[in-house]
Amino acid sequence: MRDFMTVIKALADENRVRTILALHGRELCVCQIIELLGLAPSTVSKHMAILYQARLVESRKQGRWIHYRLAGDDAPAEVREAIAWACRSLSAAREIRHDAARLKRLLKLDPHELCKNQRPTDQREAKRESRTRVNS
Amino acid sequence: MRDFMTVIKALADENRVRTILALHGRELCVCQIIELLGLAPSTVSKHMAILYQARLVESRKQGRWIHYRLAGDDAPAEVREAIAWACRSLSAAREIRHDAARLKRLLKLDPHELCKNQRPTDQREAKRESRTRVNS
DNA sequence: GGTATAATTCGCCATATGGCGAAATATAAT
DNA sequence: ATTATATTTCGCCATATGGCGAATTATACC
Repeated sequence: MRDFMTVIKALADENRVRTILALHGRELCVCQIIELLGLAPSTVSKHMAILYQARLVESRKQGRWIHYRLAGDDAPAEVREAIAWACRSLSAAREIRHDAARLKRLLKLDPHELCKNQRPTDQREAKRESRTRVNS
Repeated sequence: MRDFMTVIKALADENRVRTILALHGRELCVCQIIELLGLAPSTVSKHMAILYQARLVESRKQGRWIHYRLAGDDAPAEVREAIAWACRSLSAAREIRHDAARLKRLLKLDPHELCKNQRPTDQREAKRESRTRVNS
């Protein structure tokens, strides 16, 4: 029961469901998910931790990048069924098809470029930050 | 997507999931669900409204009693699949089997008796209540 | 009609959840 | 070694959610 509730609660958020469907058939690194959802890195990280704890996703670390993928055959039946149910129910949904289209474009970009664009852009902010780092 | 999220969120509470499994294969009236979950009538009513809105359950009014049952074949596929998934994943769970055992005993009681037992028992409270009602 | 009662709705409170930015961590690049 | 950077962790805030009791509603019983 506890495991089941963990899975359901993990799915009970639209951004996490969108992530699950985006991971259907491919791996994504965190910065790509950040770009897709348009959320802060810390927020996405929290979401991924919840999906990971529910065993809905697995991860692979490659240098500084962390790649997430859907759970495989080693996952519990209830988890695999949950994923199958979500994909079956939603693959035709407007929002999901929109995500799929954006992802298609997104995947053509070099992840390095994505990350660069995601870094804080404000000049003064950047300077203040580096000064702070030097002073401390 | 919206419908799907409504279904998931409806399932994202342990008491509501217990209710869904209790309704597997039978109808229950609200006072029986109240007894099973051990929650206040107002709380159970809110839970049932959420399940109803998600189309996971249907209801039938018979006098003052309202009977709830699981959604039938007229419900959307995603809803029927959600119910099937929950029942498949949980029918062997400890908590659910415990509920099933309690239900078995509960169903032998006359619902009238259940409701009677659920009424406020405190004497003074009862008196104050009726006085209030008279005064107003 | 008036009273009893099964269930719902309303108003409130405590806790859970999702969001962000700042700081920390770990790895690559210089 | 030092700096840059991809991700996570932490601390905080606003809103959502689940709980209850009181009041309301709708139906049955006198």
